[in-house]
Amino acid sequence: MKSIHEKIHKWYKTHGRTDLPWRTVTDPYPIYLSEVMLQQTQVKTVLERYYFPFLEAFPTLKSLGEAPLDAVLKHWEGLGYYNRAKNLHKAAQVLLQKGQAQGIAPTLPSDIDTLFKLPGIGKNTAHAIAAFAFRQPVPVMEANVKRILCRLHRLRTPDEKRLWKLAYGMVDKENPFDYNQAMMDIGATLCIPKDPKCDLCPLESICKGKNTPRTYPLKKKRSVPTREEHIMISVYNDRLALTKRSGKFLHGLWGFASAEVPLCASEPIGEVSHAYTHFKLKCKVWVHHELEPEQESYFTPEEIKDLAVSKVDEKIVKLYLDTIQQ
DNA sequence: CAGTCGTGGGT
DNA sequence: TACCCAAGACT
Repeated sequence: MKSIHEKIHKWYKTHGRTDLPWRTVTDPYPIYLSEVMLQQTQVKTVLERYYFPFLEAFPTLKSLGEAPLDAVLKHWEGLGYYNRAKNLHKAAQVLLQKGQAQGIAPTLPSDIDTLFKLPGIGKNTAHAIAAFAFRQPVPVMEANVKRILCRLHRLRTPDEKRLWKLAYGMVDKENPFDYNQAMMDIGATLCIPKDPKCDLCPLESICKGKNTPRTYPLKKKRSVPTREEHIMISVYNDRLALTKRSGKFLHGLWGFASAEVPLCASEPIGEVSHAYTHFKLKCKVWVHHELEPEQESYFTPEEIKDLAVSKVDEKIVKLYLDTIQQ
């Protein structure tokens, strides 16, 4: 009987996504970049819209560390979870400084514990970089592998410690690169949440959950409340007032601040809705024309295109432009 | 440790 | 439509 590692390997060579650009390079930096971009983000989005433009703008760890955060955020615009960009930039700065102290170009550490200490690199990303960039015999344990392990062992409520233990016990130490990539591909294309294709799965022979795969793992239900806000667009001389957001939410991006409803206001120009992970947002949008500049910075619509702006604020700008067109 | 942090794909 | 969920990290 063929070993499970052989089956996985054979499946990967035939059906794996072996041509993904971050799988055909050896430079740790683009591999690291891909791991961060892919956090909670589908391969398709990263591949078609973000990976190549970002690398073109910041081709090396050094160029990333030397770039202004605004430029990095602009290339992250629309990808979401902007703390990733902030932490990626911060990590590059830390490594750049470390390199300068030794008089060398910045490089990623290969040690998992050292990687783990860098901002934005958690346990899984540290393992992924170790396995993919440095070919270390360690498992990755992200959403795809997690779902596979839950089904293999019929676990309804995934316990992180147990899952890591199972992952370590299963990793192919002879070929950790192909093994880990294969596990993620199996999870992404076969062992999917709904209607998994068990008959095509190289793990079928060892899967305890194959009869009722959809019951592993148990899905959590979350309430999604709706928040209602009022947005006042301050306009002066055909320019819009935007401020740079601070705090954790959409940090570093430019946008419109939530405002109190002015008592003397006319009718709102419209409404904008946006769905976040934990709440839905409904914004009534108002316009206030100022006789003199009262905000810090105003931008023409053309200038706004050069700012990093979130999706809601993009919608608000569009609503404003559509309104003045008529 | 449960809540927070974006957006778009797929159904 | 409305919902689930995606190469998670941080607090």
